[in-house]
Amino acid sequence: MKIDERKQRVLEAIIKDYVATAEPVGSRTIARKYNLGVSPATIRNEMADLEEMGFIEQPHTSAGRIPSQFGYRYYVDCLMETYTLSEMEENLIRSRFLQKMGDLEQVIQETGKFLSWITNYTAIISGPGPVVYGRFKTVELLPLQERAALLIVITESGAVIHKKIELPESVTPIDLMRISQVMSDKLQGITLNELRRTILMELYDELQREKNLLQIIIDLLEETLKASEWEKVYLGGIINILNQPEFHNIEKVRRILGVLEKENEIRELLNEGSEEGITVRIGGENRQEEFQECSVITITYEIKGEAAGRVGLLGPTRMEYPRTAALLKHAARALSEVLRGF
Amino acid sequence: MKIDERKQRVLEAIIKDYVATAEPVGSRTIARKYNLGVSPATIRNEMADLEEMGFIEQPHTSAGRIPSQFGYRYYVDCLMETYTLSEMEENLIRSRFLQKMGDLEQVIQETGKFLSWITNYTAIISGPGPVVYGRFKTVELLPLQERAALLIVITESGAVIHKKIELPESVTPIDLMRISQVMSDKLQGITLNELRRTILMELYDELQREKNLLQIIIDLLEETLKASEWEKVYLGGIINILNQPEFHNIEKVRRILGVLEKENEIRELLNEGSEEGITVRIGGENRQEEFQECSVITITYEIKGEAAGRVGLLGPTRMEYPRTAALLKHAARALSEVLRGF
DNA sequence: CATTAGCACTCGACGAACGAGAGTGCTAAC
DNA sequence: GTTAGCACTCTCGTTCGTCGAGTGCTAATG
Repeated sequence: MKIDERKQRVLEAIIKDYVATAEPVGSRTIARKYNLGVSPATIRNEMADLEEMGFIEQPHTSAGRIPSQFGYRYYVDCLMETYTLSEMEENLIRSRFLQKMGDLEQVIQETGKFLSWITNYTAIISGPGPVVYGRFKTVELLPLQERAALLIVITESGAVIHKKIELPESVTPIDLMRISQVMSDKLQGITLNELRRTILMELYDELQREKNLLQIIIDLLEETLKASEWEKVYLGGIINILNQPEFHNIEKVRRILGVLEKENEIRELLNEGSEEGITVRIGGENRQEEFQECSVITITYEIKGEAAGRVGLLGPTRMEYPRTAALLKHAARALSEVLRGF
Repeated sequence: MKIDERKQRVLEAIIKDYVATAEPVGSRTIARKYNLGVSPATIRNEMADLEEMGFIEQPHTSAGRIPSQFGYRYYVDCLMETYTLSEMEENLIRSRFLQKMGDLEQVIQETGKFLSWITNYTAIISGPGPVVYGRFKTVELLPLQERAALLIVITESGAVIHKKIELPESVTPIDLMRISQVMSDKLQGITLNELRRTILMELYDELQREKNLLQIIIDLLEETLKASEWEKVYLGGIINILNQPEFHNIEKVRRILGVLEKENEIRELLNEGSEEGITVRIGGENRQEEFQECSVITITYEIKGEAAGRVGLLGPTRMEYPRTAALLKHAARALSEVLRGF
């Protein structure tokens, strides 16, 4: 779809104004505020064309125009120039991420809070999958009660994963210790990803006698490490939804919050367009019908160079795309930087 | 404050009706629906008295009456008969808590979801403080990077508490191992509560050389174990707030959600009346001014007979006190029962 | 031929007016 | 002490008219 220079400028003006005011914008306003050098009448003609092409729409006759979903898409893809963070914004991000934020979970939650605070949208973040925890350091099996033990995996990066497991009757604490010992020895230094491979064979050899138990433990280990288990999701600034005039309607808010209460939905929201870079999903591009009036920008963050999880911002379709995207990018980079030390 | 039998019945009728309908209730309604055997006119007289005494109020002349906060308080304290769960409710609770719910965190979250679902209010729960984790089993210090180590505490009940700590420069892995060793030996079998006592002295003796480091570690241990750190709080059914007609106003919702986003506030909400049994806080009895129109019922749950955390329900002052309290009691008991196995 | 001024027209927002309905308080009768 | 009767009050929903913003069309303009 080709549109000429002036139409572009009109469209851009409409979007900018609507993003700022949340009110339908009329020809007069554009002529006044964005000096395109033409009269309202001309702009009206352009608007009529833009509407016919599907970039903008009219809530009702004799109202101004608002951008359509398609219009936003065009804007995001073709029109929008990259936003340069203000010095203050840069500083805010920098100083925020220089501060101590505690352990991994806290860092992630703080990032969410920060992003929601600075953008006024709602932040959604998925915690890192286990993939990125790095290499095994120790594996321990501590006897608990009669037939239960605690499986503790510690990785070189300092992540601790623990899970209570049930044992088949016939295991003594001594056995457990032996198994721990052997597993620690064998698994030390390999990555969790490599677990499935030949190492297992070695283990089997070593622990012929406890084959059964070992099988159980390995299964459990794998299960425990499965991504879905570990990709917890976090929310920041739910309230911000209520700040948007388009959501001053309880019914809409309820439906959106309803979705946000379900971890899976959020995960989907985050991962759907899971390319490497930044993803912008506008209105109906979201699978959830509750989010027809929302846009979601997401981006991947890394731990030690490997994609770890995603962080995103959820706002109305009338979103400050350039600024939000820029902030998100910078924050993701800063987050990855902080997590390098983990 | 003494009020006669009939006034009580009128008050009770007003409360019941208002709780059910959320509409001011008039004399005619009471006469019709709750057969007190007197005419509306008589009831009107009683209502005038009740109003003068502060139990009920009038939103405006020529509206019906609604219970005042004081009225609810009187109702909860003196009038309300205990609610017997329906068979279905009993079954729901039973079957819910018989199911596997995974680890501690999951159990707690599921409890919250369940309670919010069955009551239509918002559930708030604090996770168990460290107090209940029982006795030390092992204490480990694993070297991570140059000047960082991982402190891992495992208790006999299988809880794992871990925290990354920073070291003063001068510590070798060997030292760390020695310290771990000694600490494990000395601390094994004592409860976390006893930590502060004489044991520390022994430790100091044993580890003269590492006095400095030990001090740091002990401090850290204490800090890490401090209740506030560990008492994570969970929310269930935030949306339910939106279902209440009194919160169909965005501004109110925003203020309430604003508070609910702050962990500390929730903790306060839960712990303020931290007697053993059930606590009901009505409207202004909550310290937060945002909760003037809310009531909170909380109760303690236990792990192995020791108070562990609190679980509560947050709803409008117009709350179904008897039913909510009964459900909460039963759920807390069931929860404690499930947690016995932890 | 693109642009623009002018103008009639449309539609929602807002406020005033108004009647209906619910509920009260008071008085007087039972 | 209780109740019927009644005037009074206040809210809520409806209707109606006005206002203003904004459009689309037409004809004039450079």
